Amino acid sequence: MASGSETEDDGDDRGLLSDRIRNALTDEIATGTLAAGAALDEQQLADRFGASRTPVREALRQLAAGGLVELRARRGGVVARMTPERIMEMFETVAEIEAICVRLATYRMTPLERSYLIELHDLSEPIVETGDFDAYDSFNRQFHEAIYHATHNSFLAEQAIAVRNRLNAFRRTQLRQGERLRRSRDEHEAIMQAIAEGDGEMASRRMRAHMLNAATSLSRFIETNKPGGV
Amino acid sequence: MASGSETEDDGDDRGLLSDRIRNALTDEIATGTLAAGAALDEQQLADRFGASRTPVREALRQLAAGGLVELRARRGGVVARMTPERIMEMFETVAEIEAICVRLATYRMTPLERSYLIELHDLSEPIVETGDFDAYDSFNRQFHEAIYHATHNSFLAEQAIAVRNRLNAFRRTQLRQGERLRRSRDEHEAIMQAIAEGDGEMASRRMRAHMLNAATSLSRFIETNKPGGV
DNA sequence: TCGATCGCATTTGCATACACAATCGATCGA
DNA sequence: TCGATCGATTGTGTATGCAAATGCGATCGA
Repeated sequence: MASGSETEDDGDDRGLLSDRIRNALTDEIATGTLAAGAALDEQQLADRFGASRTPVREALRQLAAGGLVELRARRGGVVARMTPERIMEMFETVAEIEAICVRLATYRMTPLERSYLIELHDLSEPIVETGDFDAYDSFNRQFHEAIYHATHNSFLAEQAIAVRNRLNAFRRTQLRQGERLRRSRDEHEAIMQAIAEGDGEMASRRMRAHMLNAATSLSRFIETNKPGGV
Repeated sequence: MASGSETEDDGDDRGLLSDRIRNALTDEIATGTLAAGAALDEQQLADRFGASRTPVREALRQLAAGGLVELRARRGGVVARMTPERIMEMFETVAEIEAICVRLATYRMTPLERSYLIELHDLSEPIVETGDFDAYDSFNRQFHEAIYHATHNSFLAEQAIAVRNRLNAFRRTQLRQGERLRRSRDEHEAIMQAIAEGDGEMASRRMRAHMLNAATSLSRFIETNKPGGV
């Protein structure tokens, strides 16, 4: 569902140059290639992408509007620097929004959507077995987006995806512990059960706990690897 | 609080031209001067603001990132056209987010914040008496933003304000019925009571109902004034 | 030796110029 | 008369150039 059409995909050579640069920068920030706090020189980026400053500027403006970079007037831009406190705030926000989504989804999803979600969830079992982090990450994204979709509120779904993506950009230093994978799936299992019973409130509470568990794990990780300054 | 400092305000002549244009366009969209679906010609806007196309383009990109305008590649931009369904989706989303905020705020607000909110609420009584819609609108904004702030989650507060602003841009054709003003304050009263009792869940439910009531009123208004095409 | 001020280099912000894509109208064909 | 194709026009997308502002370094003064 995410990538299908060839005429208007996000990557290759077609489409607007500024959009390509924006996507590239988004990826680089998300993957950590561009570290938080890194200075973003327009001319330098323009050279790297073989373009002029104009599309680079437009890309930076869009990223700034999305919150990924901070743009101080006449002083250039830097990759948005996140404090642990702010990251936790973002996690809490995502948790609450996800809780909303799963509650609404529970009450509104069609049998077809329910079936798709169950199938998706079942497919995650072998992934956990093999311990493939990237595969699980991909599944996890699908799982949650399926829930967004099932709210039958496309605006809410867009908001959820936007916030989640924004958080994702700082989740690279993520916990890669096999234990968390299993626990994540168990929590999904509990959520699925609440959905099956039609108990939106319980699904909501469990989803919130699920997200906050992930946040707590990350919190410990941050505390452990806390650097001196920067 | 909105307009005070002279050195870095949002309006006059200082600051970036692109930002001023962005703010101006935001206002014009919010007030309806620029109707939904209106074409946004870059050169034309540049002439109107006495600038070149460059800052206009940057402003448009930022607005597009915020969802206020739709930008189709090489086909120019139009003010985001909202269907009644989408507006209702936005209302529901705002209602849910506000419900989150008031629940968290109930559990986390400081005595000072509680006192401020009570004072704010008390001040709304004479406004309702006089029936000053603009004054009530201003108060209402303060009231809700005070709640956002009291969540002690600045990211969530930013999200709430952003979504609310985005919806505000299409609330100009708003219900101007004195009845709704009184009912709105009564609903605030009920929310305040739940907050006073420390019952975040009840405050949350009442806030959701409060927002959905406003949405329902608007829905009736839309149905009544539904135009043919456009 | 430490601080402040002046000047320079770098970089952003804006304007202008050019190329290409999309739309609209006209002409040709059926 | 209706449809399709081709061309002109409009407008976006990108590149380049210029001016102003910021930050830094050096020099001068205390």
